[in-house]
Formats: sequence, structure tokens, C-alpha cells
Amino acid sequence: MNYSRQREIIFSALKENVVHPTAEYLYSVLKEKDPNISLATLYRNLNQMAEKGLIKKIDGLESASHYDHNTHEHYHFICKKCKKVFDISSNVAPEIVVKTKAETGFEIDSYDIVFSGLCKDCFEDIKEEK
Amino acid sequence: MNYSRQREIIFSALKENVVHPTAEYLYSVLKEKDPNISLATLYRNLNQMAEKGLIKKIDGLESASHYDHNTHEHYHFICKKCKKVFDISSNVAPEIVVKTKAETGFEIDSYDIVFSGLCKDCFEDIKEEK
DNA sequence: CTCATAATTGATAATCATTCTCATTTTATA
DNA sequence: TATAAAATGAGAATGATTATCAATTATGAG
Repeated sequence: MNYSRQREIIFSALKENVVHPTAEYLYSVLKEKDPNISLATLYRNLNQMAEKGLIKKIDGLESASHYDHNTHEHYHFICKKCKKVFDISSNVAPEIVVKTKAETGFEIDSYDIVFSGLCKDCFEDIKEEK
Repeated sequence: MNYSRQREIIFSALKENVVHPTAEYLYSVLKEKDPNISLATLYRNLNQMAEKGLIKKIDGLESASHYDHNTHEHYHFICKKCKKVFDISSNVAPEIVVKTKAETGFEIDSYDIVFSGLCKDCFEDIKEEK
């Protein structure tokens, strides 16, 4: 990853922002420092830095929403390789909610836990490939 | 909510699908049962049913991703009203990961917990409005 | 320092999921 | 059965993000 002035200002703008900004908001901030910066450059750099672990991208699954007829409390696991979504039964969560409510004073009315990684099948596949 | 044949087949298609389908996938299944069904009808009904709690919509925050320079382990809380994203410190999560790994055998390499509800300020605002 | 190569950029078109619009049809009920 | 409310289908519109591509910039060897 070569140096670029644009990446530099993107990273520092992100560090100076307490509220986790969206790309659009960052763009409005960045244009003040560099009126010529391109939206494509911003997205490119955000993705790059997120890949390298320099920043974190907060979002859900991939782009498309998934729908579930099971409305009971449970979590989801999405496999990075095959993109399948699996149910994970819930038996730890209530504690998290109670604890988080106490710590923050926020009114929590829902939460989602999404794990990601490799499902069993894809993990086997990758082992075989080696 | 009035009865509609389309909603009926959407709901049953969803129940018959083990893997949590995307709208696009559901659409391809549904067209076999009703070649005239519209994508708009599908989305409309999925949103409606999710609102009524008949099904669950699995996705992250709102549409746009948020970015975070804090790469330490922590969760997020998104306020339904002001849409701000807050950090929630982590001190329960490792147990969840260990437990989930043991139960499923999946290779979990990351997970996100996103709480949603009302932040303190918005909760106060709403109380005052009453 | 200077050239060659790879990385990066800006501008804009393209994509993809989703929502909106609106005229038409269906459902519920008085 | 008449009427109002709800739902539909088709396609346009939107919003976030990614892809394309020619031009610019960074880097490392000589």
C-alpha cells in the first residue's frame, strides 16, 4: 500500500469524528480540506483500510437483506465463502442486554448478533484444497 | 392488514426455505407459483410482515455503512430516532464466541453485535413531548 | 537523480437492492 | 351490492457503492 495524501486526510478525518460517520458524511467533511477529492477515492480507501484492519467497517451482512420466518430469539452466522446464513440458538444473550442497559442507560429494544467466518463444509473444502 | 393471495404465497415460500433467502432468491421461487407477481409486492409484503413480527428481517444498520477508527473489540448501539451510532464496551462477548464455536463447529473469525433502541437524549425528548 | 513500474486518483458510468408512484384491482364491510 | 381502504403490477426513481479508464503520483533500482 503506497502512501497517498488522500488516504492520510481520510484517516485523520475519521479519527477526529466521534460519531461513526457514513461515507457520505465523511465526504462532506473532506471536501473542505480537499475540494477535489473524489467519492470513489473515499470508498476505495475506506475499504482498503478496513481490509488492513486500520479502521472498522460497521455494517450487517452483505448488501442484500435476508429474511427469516423464525421469529424466536436467535442469532445468525454467515459463511464468508458460501454466503449461507445459519441459525445459532440463543442462550447467552439476555445477560448482554441487561448488562448493556445498566452500563449505558439506553433503551434497548432489540439487538442482532451476526457471527461470520467459515461454515463446516467450506472449512473442509479449504483444508482439502491445501 | 387485509388478506392477499400474494402475501400468502410469500409467507409460505419463506417458511419452506431453510436457508434464509434474500428477496431476489425468493422472487425467483415465487415466480414459479405466480409468474405475474411483482418485485414491489414482494418487498412491500416482506417489510409489512417484518413490522408485524410475522417474519424477521436480517440486516445490519440502515442502508449506509458506518466507519470506525476504533478497531478494538466493542459493540455498537444505533439510536432509532437520531440514527447516531454509539460504542458499547465489550466484556461479555468472548463467552458467546467460545460457546457458539463449541455448539456449531464453525470457524468464527468475527462477529458484530448491534443493539438498537433509543439513546438517552432521544428518550428524554420523547418523554417531554408527552 | 531519473526512469520504469505499480499504485492511486478523479470523473463518471454502471450496478444492485430497494422504494416510490400511480393507475388498476381486490378485499372488507355497511 | 356499493364504497372505502388496502393491495397489486409495472416501471421509474433513488441511494449507496463499485467499476472503468485515462491521467497522475509514488517508489525503488540503477
